[in-house]
Amino acid sequence: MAYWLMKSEPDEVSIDDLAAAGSAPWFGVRNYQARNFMRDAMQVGDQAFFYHSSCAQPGIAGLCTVCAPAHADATQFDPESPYFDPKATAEKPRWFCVDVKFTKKTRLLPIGELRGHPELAAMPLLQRGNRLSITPVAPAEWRFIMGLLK
DNA sequence: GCCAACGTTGGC
DNA sequence: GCCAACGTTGGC
Repeated sequence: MAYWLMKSEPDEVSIDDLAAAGSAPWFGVRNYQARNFMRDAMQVGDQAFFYHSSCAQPGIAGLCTVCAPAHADATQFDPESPYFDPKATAEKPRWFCVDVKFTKKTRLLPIGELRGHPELAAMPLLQRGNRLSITPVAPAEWRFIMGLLK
């Protein structure tokens, strides 16, 4: 069982949207490193922080759980989608996503507060210039953040 | 809206 | 396969 942090723009999919849907594919990832995490490393039962990015209050907004292993991201085949990829085919999909299910909503834990704790200084999220939308979370970091959310 | 940082593209 | 140019991310 592993831990992750997954970024979503709440204008597109917020923690409330996931709560309403129950579960959803993590579509739209178009970065190879993040794709590889989903395709090669994430397993059903893994837990993740649901992070709101590119918004007024960036931070951890809730928890979710991986509920389906990686499969082809349907949006890559849809010419109407902003995530359409003309180089992807059904035989050779380029982009994959897991499904996640809603676990719980938490208080909004702002990135600024995360930065204030030396225990979390190694998190990829907090590194300068970080842009990866899916990153692993060390068990000790997970426990520490869960403590902050109590 | 700014801008630093980074990934991708494409000419050579 | 190098690398400059370009596009995107994302906090501020």
